[in-house]
Parts: sequence; structure tokens; C-alpha cells
Amino acid sequence: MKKTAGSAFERAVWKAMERIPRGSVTTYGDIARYLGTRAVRAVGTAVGKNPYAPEVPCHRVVRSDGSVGRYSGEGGVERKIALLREEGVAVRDGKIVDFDSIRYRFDDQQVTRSGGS
DNA sequence: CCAATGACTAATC
DNA sequence: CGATTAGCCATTG
Repeated sequence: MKKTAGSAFERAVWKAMERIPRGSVTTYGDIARYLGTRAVRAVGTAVGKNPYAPEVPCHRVVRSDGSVGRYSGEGGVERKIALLREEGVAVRDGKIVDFDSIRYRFDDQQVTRSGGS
């Protein structure tokens, strides 16, 4: 397997998605920020080109407003919602329930947190 | 290199 | 809350 697909940017996006823990979701903007870029649009496009779906949790990427967004895989958005529900993510009317609570912000940066707050 | 496109986002009406 | 506008950046023809 593995076959250097897509461009470096796209590969970086797919790699970032693998970081998303099961039962959580993230946004395109967060991924862009994690990659150190503001190309939210480009990130969305790269995720849509994900050739490893659903092996790669591209379905855990949703919009900034909590809506599931789109899904190019089989079954479309409905399939995306089904996958999320199987992972314990509640979805209602096309939106993530408790979105802010389960939203993954790539915050797992070391424990070196200066004591928070 | 220029023009068009897109699994986006935020602001306005 | 829904529809529209404008800004955004990388990929592709």
C-alpha cells in the first residue's frame, strides 16, 4: 500500500486527519491552523481527494459551525453521519451534538502547558 | 503564468 | 436561521 498520492500539501492534510481520535471531530480551519496555513479552502479540497477513505477518518472533519459538511465517499453525507454515530458522535439534523465538547483542536501538545488559564 | 474550481469561513441582510 | 457576498489558498487545465 502506500503510494505517494496527491501533492505534499494533500498528504499533510490526510496525515493530520489520522491524528483525530475516535469519537471526536475537527474542522477544516483547525487542520489548516495545525498545518500552519490559512488555506481552509485548499484543506477542504485535499480532504475531498482523500484516497484512503474511510480508512483515514476524513468523516471526522466537519464545518466550523458544527454541520457535517459534505462527503464524497459512498453514500454521501448520510454515510458520513452513520460513521460518526458508530464512533459515538451524536448527529442531529445534519449537525454535531455537543460539537464544542467533542471538537478536537490538536491541543494534545505536550504536557508543558503553563498551567492553563 | 493566468483562469477556474472547491468536503471552507466569516460577515451582512 | 437562511440566503448572499467576499476573502481565502492550493491544485489543475
